[in-house]
Amino acid sequence: MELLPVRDVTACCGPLTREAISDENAVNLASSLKALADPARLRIISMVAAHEDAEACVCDLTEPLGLGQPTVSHHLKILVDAGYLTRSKRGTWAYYKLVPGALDGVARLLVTV
Amino acid sequence: MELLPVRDVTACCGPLTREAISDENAVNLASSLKALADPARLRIISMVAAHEDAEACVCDLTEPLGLGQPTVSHHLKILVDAGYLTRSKRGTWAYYKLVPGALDGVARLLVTV
DNA sequence: CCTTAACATTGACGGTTGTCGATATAAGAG
DNA sequence: CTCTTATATCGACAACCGTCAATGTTAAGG
Repeated sequence: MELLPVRDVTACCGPLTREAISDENAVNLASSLKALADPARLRIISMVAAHEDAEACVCDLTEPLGLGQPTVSHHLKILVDAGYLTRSKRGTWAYYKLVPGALDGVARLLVTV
Repeated sequence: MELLPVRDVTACCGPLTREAISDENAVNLASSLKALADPARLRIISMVAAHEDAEACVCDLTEPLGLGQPTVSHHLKILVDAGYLTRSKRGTWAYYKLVPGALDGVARLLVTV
């Protein structure tokens, strides 16, 4: 599944309940929401935000999540592809950070007020 | 999958990135998001909001969605179970309405500001 | 009653998803 | 160069999901 970065999704249109959403935009927004709609990925976002310097490597997440390293890397890739996280490699470690405004963008599409 | 109504999910905790989310809350929030993470269901929400009196019956949705009647009923049930829509039957028709504040509740959990 | 209309439910099918073990890649240490 | 460590990728498998055709349910009209 090819994912549109969140900023592209949110740039397109107004809130879901304020104007009728097009078929294409519905597909894109659904993809962005699907990337969030998993317990492990929500916890990853929360843990990255809570970690010092607001970034974390795979090794910081594996044990508290109770998941294998390949599984954590898999979830991180989905979040990066969707535009919620960035990845920067330093040495053998890969550090993940929140993309500022990404969550707010999708939240703004859901709000009715 | 048994679903917690959105209001119960949003009553539990603060924004995802402001405080670490618990495993249980992550499961519940993921379920609420999963109910939204489908193009047909996003369009249903948008179409119900846009319809006159902000309510619509199954027959209003089937043709514009391009889906069969059982499929539309299936999606509506998921949205009702998740707490986004209410169902009221009048005669042979079933009318669906948005639950006020439901979308805002889940949006508030995603926002970072 | 009987028919018709609107909707819900069931059962089935192909496609997707989350998880893991095994393996590949990349970079620092010695 | 070799070994170790951190991470990514691959292949497989069970579970889940969206869709439809067929059938069940409920209510209005004759």
